[in-house]
Amino acid sequence: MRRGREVTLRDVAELAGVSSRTVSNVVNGYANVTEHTRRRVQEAVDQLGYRPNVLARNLARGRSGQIAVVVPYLDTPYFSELLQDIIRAARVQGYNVLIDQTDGDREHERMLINHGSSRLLFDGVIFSPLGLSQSALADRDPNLPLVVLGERVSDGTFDHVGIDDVEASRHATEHLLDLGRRRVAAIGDQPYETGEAAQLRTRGFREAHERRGLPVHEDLIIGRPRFNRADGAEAMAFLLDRDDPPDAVFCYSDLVALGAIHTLISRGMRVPEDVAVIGYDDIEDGRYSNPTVTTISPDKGMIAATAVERLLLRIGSTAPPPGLELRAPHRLIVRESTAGRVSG
Amino acid sequence: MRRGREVTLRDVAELAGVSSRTVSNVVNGYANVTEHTRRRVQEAVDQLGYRPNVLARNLARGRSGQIAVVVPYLDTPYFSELLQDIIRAARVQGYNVLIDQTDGDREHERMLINHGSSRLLFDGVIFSPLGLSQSALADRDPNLPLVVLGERVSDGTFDHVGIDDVEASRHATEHLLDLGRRRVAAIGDQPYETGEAAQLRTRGFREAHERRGLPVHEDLIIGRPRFNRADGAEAMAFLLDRDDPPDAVFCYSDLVALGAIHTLISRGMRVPEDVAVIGYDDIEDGRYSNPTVTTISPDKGMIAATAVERLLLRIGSTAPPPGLELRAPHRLIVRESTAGRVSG
DNA sequence: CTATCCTTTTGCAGCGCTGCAAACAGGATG
DNA sequence: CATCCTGTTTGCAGCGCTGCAAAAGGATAG
Repeated sequence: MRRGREVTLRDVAELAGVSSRTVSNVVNGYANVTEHTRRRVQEAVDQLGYRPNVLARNLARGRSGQIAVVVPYLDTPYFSELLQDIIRAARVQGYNVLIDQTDGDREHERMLINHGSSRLLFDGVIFSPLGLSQSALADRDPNLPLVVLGERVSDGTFDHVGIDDVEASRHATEHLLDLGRRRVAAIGDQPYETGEAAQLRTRGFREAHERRGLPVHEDLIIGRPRFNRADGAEAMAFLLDRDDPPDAVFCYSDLVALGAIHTLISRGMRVPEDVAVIGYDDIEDGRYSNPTVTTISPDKGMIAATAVERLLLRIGSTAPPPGLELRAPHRLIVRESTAGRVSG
Repeated sequence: MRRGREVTLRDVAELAGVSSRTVSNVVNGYANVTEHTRRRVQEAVDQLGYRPNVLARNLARGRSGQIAVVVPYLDTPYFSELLQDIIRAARVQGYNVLIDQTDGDREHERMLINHGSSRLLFDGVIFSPLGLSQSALADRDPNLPLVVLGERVSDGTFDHVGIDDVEASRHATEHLLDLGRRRVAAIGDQPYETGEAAQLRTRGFREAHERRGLPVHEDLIIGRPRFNRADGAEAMAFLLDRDDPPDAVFCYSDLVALGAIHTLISRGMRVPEDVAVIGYDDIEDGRYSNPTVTTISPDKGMIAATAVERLLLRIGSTAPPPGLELRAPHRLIVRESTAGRVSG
């Protein structure tokens, strides 16, 4: 243990000739300190190179100054892009971010929304669940401030931040229909228990058909347990092996879209000429892939900022505020996978 | 502040009829506790639902139980994939991971390897620097355990974990030469001050030519400040605008390769027929792109495990161990971007 | 039956900070 | 000149845990 007798508040106080409490006040920027005292203390701080011991501070304050962000998979681009924004937003507020990945494990998810195995490691959680079931949410520690992203609409005890999945999916599907495609598939549907968001997207998919007065091809709605490349590639292969393959696909994530495109290309089909593909999330990969991927782009910066803001509000208040349903904006970004190559 | 009078060690002690110190011993699994006592205490723990307060524990122990992992950009797939493995490895050892991104900012990097602005937030740092200069490393806090990944070979005061960049790059280049390519470009060279790893890769590039008795085309070595898609795309465009473009490209990262491929395809060229492309890092994107990307695959799991292991060793020892240079294995993975499509 | 040794348990101090409330100015007011 | 007030500074207790060293048992030996 490298404990070289670090500089403490008391040391500074002694040098500056004031009480340690006053030094604390200066360091924390509290009001009601005369300019004269402040300067004296500041000099002593600089001279000794004092740096507060966060552990002690947090213990005394009764909070850890950290929030946990829980995602299923860290290497999923959507999550890492979002994470980046969350870390920035938290840092501005003086909060550190602890990252946890659940690998989609239900039990792990459940443990984390109950403060993990120890107290005070983090003051609140931003949770992007994969298979978070209703029951897990039900018996969670109600005192742990929680903000949920993406899946699972709020039950009133926590905030939920996301885009309007139904509307976004309707836009995506309408885009395909408006290109003249009539056999549009959907890849990514899930049962309610694990995928509320997926269900909302399927609903948007249906609404688009309704609005255009066109029939939904029920057999082209493909369920998928995860939203990754492998799932997209497999589902696409499954669709192509049918008698009557689709001429367009609405994928519930960009990764699924990239996987689907991979299958299409390797089977010698052209995207978008033979099959148009649209994704969801607007991850960077889709901007450089061949072809580039048309997608629904959620405002990630807004989602991150809103999530952090709401979480800190919860952490700071005695009586928990009501659970809100918060919507970030989204845009449809048209790229080659539906519009074709613009120039040679 | 939601301080609902949490269960403490003392509460458990009272219920179990022992001293709080004994409860602590049981909770921490120390030896020398009779089975009888252990059971009694455990029952009390379960009954009250006691969970240790990590903050208090860490303060008393004088360490935070957290390590910081510092990367330039979190949304770079290579880093997020590596991070995933680091988090797993750390968790096994009871350590939490605090993540920080520097956005490549030198000042930020310097601050972090000096413990940030406060003490005891983390016990050690795993650092994947981008532009970490020699001087920043020189005046760092020598008491903060440090393990560096990728860039910048150890100066003896910290450990460095990585693959053998020279050898790996030689393999990559030899692969291209052995395919019969004779105008091989390299994208990603950097000056020493910011890119020691880049220089090693360039050296490997040269060595490959030497070994095959072929001349290096110096004008085909393209410097790039970063290793992302945009840089790869631009550099490729620059190369194609030349009178005598290359017939193969060794890219210093998979992202660069994906960017380069993007430019090639959008200009109507065929990969690998017209230009073969090889990357570096083996990120997931390259396994599903069109074409899939031949690459150097570093053993990320091994790198992560080694880094965590060495760091914890440093944290745990009074006298800092000597700074080691540690090598993880790597493999050449041949895919479509050099070998062409295998089947229709 | 006492001395010795080892194992198990205990008590206390203290990690370094902040919350709280009291103490202490130094004016303004009557 | 006493009283009240506002703004500033201080002292103390304590956050919940662990390190340390001493105390208490229990077993074994003399």
